[in-house]
Amino acid sequence: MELHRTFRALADPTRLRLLNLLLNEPECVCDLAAILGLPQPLISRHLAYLRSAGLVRDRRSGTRVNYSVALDGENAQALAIFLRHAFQGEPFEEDLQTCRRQTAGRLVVSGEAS
Amino acid sequence: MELHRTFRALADPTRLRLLNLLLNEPECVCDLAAILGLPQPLISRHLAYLRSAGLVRDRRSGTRVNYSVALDGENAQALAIFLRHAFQGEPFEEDLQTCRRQTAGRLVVSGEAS
DNA sequence: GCCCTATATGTGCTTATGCGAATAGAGGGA
DNA sequence: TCCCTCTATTCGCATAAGCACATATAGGGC
Repeated sequence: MELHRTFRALADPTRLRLLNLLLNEPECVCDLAAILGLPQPLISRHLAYLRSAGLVRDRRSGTRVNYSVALDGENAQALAIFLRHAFQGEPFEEDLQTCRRQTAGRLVVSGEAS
Repeated sequence: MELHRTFRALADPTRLRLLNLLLNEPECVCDLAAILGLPQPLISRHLAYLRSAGLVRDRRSGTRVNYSVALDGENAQALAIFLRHAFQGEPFEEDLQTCRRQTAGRLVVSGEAS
């Protein structure tokens, strides 16, 4: 993958929000769509874009597909460090809050809490 | 500047080549155009793009305008580290070679060598 | 097989981007 | 002032991106 394509994959606010969430923990498409409040096809397309840039991985689990970041090499590690720095402030921290709220909600609904 | 705009500025091969050269040392527009073998208006436009993204600075000196990288803050430092990693291989190293050759040539022409 | 949920893709539209070519503007020397 | 060099901007066009909407595909439970 050429360098400018990596940056192009990062040059979109929605994709950055997705990476921010995935840098926290792997998520499936439907959860990501719910957290960001955006349509599922939009999320799916952006994830495909990130995947084709080699920034995330997908792994099917039943009907769901879990995505996780794929920043392994030496270069990718340097990029991950920059991203963690850059993902401070809004909307990134707010998205993580929403993620935690919705995870908690799902646990309650499915009876895993209380 | 929002994060995705920074990445958008980096999402172009010519702008990356320019940043690679400027990360080595400041250069004026005409030298950059000569090193990359690209039209001057094109270089000027890309530099304006990088400047509006806060990645480079310009400083007029006579009829020339010297550009230099502007990666000062903490985030920017993390980005600079990643870029130095990423600017290995082609065409970046080749551009640095061309830069050195042309600088040497200018010194000879202007009688500063031998 | 049928149905339901989750995910991916096709279509059409609007907007943004990158480029060449021409031109405008700025600065210095005679 | 005139001219020359260096730099920036405008215009027109071709291509790419992002989105909403509709639809196709995949997997699991019955």
